Amino acid sequence: MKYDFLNIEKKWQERWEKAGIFHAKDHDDRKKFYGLVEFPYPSGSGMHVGHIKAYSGLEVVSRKRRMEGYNVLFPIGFDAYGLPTENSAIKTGVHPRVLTDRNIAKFSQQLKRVGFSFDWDRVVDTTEENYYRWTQWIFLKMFENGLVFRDTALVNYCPSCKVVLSNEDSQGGKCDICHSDIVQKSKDVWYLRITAYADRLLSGLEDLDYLPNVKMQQVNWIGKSTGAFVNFSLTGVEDKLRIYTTRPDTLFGVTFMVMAPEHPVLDKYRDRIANVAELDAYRELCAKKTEFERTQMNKDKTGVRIEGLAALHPITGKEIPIYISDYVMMGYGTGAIMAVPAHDERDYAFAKKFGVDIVEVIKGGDIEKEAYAGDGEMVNSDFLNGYTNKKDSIARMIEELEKMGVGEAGVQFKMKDWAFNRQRYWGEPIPIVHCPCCGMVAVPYEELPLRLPPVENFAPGEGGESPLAKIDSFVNCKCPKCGGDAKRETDTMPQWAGSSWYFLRYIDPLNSDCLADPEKLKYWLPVDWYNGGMEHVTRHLIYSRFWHKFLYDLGVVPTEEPYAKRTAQGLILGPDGQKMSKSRGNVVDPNDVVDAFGADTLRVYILFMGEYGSAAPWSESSMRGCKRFLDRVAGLADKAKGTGVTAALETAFHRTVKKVSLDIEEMKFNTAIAAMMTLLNDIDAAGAITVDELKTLVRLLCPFAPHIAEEIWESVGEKGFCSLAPWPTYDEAKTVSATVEVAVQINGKVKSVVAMPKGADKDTALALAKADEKMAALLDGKTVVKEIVVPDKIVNIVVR
RNA sequence: GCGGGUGUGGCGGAAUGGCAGACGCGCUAGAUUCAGGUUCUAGUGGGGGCAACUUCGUGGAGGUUCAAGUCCUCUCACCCGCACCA
Repeated sequence: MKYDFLNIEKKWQERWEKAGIFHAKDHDDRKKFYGLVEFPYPSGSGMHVGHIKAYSGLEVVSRKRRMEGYNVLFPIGFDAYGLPTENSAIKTGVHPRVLTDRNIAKFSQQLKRVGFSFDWDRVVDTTEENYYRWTQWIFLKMFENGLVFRDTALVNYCPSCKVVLSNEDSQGGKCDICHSDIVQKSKDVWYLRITAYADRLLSGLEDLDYLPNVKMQQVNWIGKSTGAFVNFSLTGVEDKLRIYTTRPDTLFGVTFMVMAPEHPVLDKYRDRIANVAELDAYRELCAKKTEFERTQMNKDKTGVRIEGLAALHPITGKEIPIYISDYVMMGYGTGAIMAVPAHDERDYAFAKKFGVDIVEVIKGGDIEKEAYAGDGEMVNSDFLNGYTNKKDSIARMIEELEKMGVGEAGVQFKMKDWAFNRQRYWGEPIPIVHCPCCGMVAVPYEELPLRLPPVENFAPGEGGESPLAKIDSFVNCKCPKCGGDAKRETDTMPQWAGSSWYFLRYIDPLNSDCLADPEKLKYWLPVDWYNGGMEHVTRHLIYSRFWHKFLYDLGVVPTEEPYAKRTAQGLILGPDGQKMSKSRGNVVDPNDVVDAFGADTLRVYILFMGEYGSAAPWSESSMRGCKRFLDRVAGLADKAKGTGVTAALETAFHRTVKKVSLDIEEMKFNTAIAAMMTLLNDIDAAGAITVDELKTLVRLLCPFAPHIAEEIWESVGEKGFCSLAPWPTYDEAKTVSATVEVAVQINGKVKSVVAMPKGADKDTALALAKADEKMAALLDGKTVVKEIVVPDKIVNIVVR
């Protein structure tokens, strides 16, 4: 067969579409499989081959599932709200709606040319009214349930994008969108109370089949710690100084306290403090630093002692000095700590610098030299003396604190509430009205969607306010509650909003009564397998788990967790080994590859490059090898003759069917393809192949290279689609040939290879090994010390 | 600093403790072709040998084992995540 890939691919893509064979059925007796890939952000520059890799993994799995008889839902959509499109609109003057439609059209065309088996009837676009209406609906439900709040706080602000960013979006002190330095700014912002779900987001991970490092990153991000809150009395005032510690059992080692510079106690008792001016100067200095500068490690400890205000030890009653220092953060715990310099590195450094006492309470280290954070016997600790187990001493101390009424056990999370707004145009409007009498009032559900108004100028205001703020007809409205004059919220939701629930909408994309039909949700959920990038693990993945749990609590979705299994693909690097990017000019456009080599070659190559989860550089010459492989397979169509089994190939076929079947499940696509290449080499060596055998090979190949598979399938007289043909089966017993080549060693070094019948027992194997000409000569005159036989694998004779 | 991961030919990468380097690229030689970024055949880890063969070899050093890329101890390098988290 001539491998005219351009025509073949066009032909089959049209036939698939016409026959609608990739549409999922909503009510069906077959077992269901819901495979999900992270939907793309439709940028102006189109897709690059990295997108193709991200979808190719589950494309193969989904295609295999269909052939195995599953009812498969494998959808695609577009996460289209966001800054890049808006920035491009500002630059070009073209409306983001127009740009988005244009970009979606381009992305769709690219995806279709690759022949992905997506269900194109279920495409969702997060910027469509019918979609964002339900994003707003979920927001209002959260508002109703107390999970939305507004707060004036120091926030991460990107001066370049002019938006407030969540912690997740400003990791490392850089803006995730433009990589500028983040500054801290006091602003009124919307928050989603994700911390209310912190414990469940953590415990829910246990039973999920997520990649270990995905789980680990989420655990780390949630950052649960257990310990205790302790209230220290202050000299001469009513208020207590509340602190959080993970080691309450070191309470007798406390020699000073530290508060964050922003701690409110300072403002409250200004008149009692002798050195207010000095403290103010220090606080001002800290305020100027970015969060990033403040959290630089190995930095010299700085701080100022508060004169005129001290803490009292809750057990001994001893007076303890208080300092302010920027090594304590207002945002974690209570913003104040008890310092135990003997057993905490940071406290130790501070104590050394400021000449504070260091009292050892755990034996085992040398506190003259450094802080000791290890385990050991408790000393200088009253009722804790003699304890050697950390767990016991902590429990005892908490018991005492609770008895005395000065503290209690508690947990803390590193995770913070989710800053949930952008002062930008291209996002879902937040459906809230500010009324002078009623305060914040929800837009009534029946008024959803709250549409984005038409705007002339998309640029954010100089003060960082949303472009919507300039539109009087949008801003001015009546309060839904009292009917009085009110003003609409003008912030929009962050990009992560729409993507937090899109997998639910695929299940019922056109529903106008609810976000998705409960019966359909019951049938399709949970997502059986979700694949995406590692960069979304501490954002999208955790956000969407939060939303899903909330919807579960509302009774909207039937499962507590959205995704049963989560894997991740590795990057495709440019030919230069660098990350693909427009600025480096090393981006590979899938359309160019499809034109020159065909979609099947592109698909096979992307999965053959290396381990699916690892990064690998693009190599056009390597890809040519995959094209050669498909050329050779195409050539078999003319060679195949007769039916039944070719004796020389039987084992090879069974072995390959097994290998490919198992490898796909483990995403070991590279070795699955290698196994098919090996089989092809075996077929060439055998010099013959039957039509039956060719059909087996073609079905194995179909998930990877479906167009050529269909073409060959048709050429051997099959009437239906290869894409729907049954997946080949294998017989375990026939995966090993009747005669096996067994390596024969002397003292662990291979000296010969001997053919033996499969499953030969120890005596037979030894006899055969010793009968071998080479072995006989080598063994002559030697004393045999030990003989080891692993059936079908190895014979090792130890001699002296 | 803490946590996780990775080190194998010229390159991408294979190897349930059992013949290291599957498969592919590249390279070498030969054939086919007017030509070729074509196709086919053979070879291809290093050293030694005409050869059968021999020896060394999975970042480094030890160890366990009949047998180690794989298990254990130490160590080096690189990558990723979190990072003054109390």
